[in-house]
Amino acid sequence: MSDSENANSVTKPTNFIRNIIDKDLASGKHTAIKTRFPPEPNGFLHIGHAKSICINFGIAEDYQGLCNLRFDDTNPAKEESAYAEAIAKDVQWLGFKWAGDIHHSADYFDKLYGFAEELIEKGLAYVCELSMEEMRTYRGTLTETGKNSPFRDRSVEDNLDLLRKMKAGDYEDGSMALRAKIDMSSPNINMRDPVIYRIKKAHHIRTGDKWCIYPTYDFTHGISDAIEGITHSLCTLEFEDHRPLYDWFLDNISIECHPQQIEFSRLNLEHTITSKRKLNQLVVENVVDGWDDPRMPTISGMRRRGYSSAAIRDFISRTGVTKKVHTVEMSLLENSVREDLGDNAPRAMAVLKPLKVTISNYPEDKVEEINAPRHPQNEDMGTRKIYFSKTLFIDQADFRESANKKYKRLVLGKAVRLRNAYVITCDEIVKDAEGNITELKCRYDENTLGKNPEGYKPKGVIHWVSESHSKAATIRLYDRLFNVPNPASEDDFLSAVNPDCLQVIENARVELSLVEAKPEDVFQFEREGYFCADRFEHSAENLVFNRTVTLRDSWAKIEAKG
RNA sequence: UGGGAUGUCGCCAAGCGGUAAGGCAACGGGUUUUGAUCCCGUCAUGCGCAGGUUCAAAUCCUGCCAUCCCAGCCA
Repeated sequence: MSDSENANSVTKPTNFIRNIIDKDLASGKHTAIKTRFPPEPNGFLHIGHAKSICINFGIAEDYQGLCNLRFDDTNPAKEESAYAEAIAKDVQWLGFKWAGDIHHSADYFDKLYGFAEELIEKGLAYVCELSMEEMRTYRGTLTETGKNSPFRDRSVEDNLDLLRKMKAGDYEDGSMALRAKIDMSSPNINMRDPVIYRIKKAHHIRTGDKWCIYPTYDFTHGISDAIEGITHSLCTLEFEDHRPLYDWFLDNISIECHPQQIEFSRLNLEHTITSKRKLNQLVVENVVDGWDDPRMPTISGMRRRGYSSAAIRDFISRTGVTKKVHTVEMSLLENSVREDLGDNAPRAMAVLKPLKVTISNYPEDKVEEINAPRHPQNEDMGTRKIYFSKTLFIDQADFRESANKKYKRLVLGKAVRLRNAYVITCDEIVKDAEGNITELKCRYDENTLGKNPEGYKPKGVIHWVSESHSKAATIRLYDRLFNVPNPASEDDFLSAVNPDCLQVIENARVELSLVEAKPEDVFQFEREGYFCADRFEHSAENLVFNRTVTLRDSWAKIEAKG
């Protein structure tokens, strides 16, 4: 297979939405594609939104079309500017560019209001004074049809007059609402005269106090799409039942454009949650340290964890686009993250649980400078300096007094390779009064730097740092937030929180080169995993690294089997 | 029990009447100064079930079954 064919097969995803678009282009229905990503600025974006972002922006990109970022800000009671700002940043960080300026549903409030009056004039909308409870009763149930509101047959003049007074602020919140006149006996509850304007005397982040009536999502969304010339309005499955309403509005007002709404399934990920309410609960109850805690499935949390936007995009492309409700395994995400980091993260050595090692046959004051590659497979990444000296640290897990053949690390009386340095042999164990191992006395083989020893084979390779040429660091080991695959289905999802989702190591030792690390820099701490310098708390004076993901660990499997 | 959708390997997912792609996971094996990476191999006589149409069905038809969504003046 040639490179171009290979690239083609990798970068040409196919899914049912693209099939529809291909047909629309082939038939001449459209000559250019326009999509939109329409979040409500009422919270932080999470992995589920990332899917919608990738689909909407990704399709626009691939078809050389445009994608708008539009804040669906029709409910002033829930929305905040801070959320809008954070959302825009997250979209950019993920690597996407919206067309032109950011749009807002609120930008269309005047037009929307005009369309509402048009519906009234056509006898297709009316002001209803039923209370919310009454309206619920009149609506019927899933199996019983609803019945008409007593206010359904007001005259056009009365309706217009009432709506204008609503708009002028003459009535209290909830006292009346404008409804579309459709069909109270429809099997689709969304068509049973849905509310299209409600009174809310609230300050809006965009329009301030100009309005005291606000259009609902159903009325606003399709019209906003049409105003913006959206060709394909891509949303999640729960809006399937709303599509007839979406179409009804566009069919009954004076507007040319009629975008096609297409629904796809949400992204569900095992061992996590994407409910805004539940995520908020984690923050409020201090289960995590904020919305951007590295354990959170938010875009900002994953960023702080060390997931790159490329890895997130790759993961999402691997999950596909269908209408099937699915739950993706965490291993797929971790695979994307490892694949990205494996190529791009420079290597370094960090000892998480230090055990002192004295090289008895190494001169007291000698220090050797070694150029170690930043990446074993990619020379272009260059080298960094590491230092070998008489006193070193290795990890406690890399030594056993005695072990079977499967254990490929340091054992009393046996030899092991120190990564990028010499082969050492352990001669003696120093223990404290309680019998804890406090130090190892080893001897190095001076002919083993860059070459294999003669006459014997070291058992394995372990990482290390020099005592005098390493720094103390705080290392946070993150694990999955929940112990169960589907925490949302638990009676109490908080009881499924993994108690070991964070382990803080205060006195790890990291190689000297890591003082150069800048916040958000990623590394592979060899044999330990991928880590990133904390975006907010790391500095040259206070080294803080977050574990992004572990390395694949086949030893753990072998060890578990015994 | 109304309406809307969906059922292809443990998890995703192609397939669109011509005899089941691919990825992740798993399991073997090789290379390796990371138990990483990389490489090689194994992994659905089967497509929710039952009938039917056809030379030929995951793909068409009929009937079941299972799961998800909908009764906010939320989005």
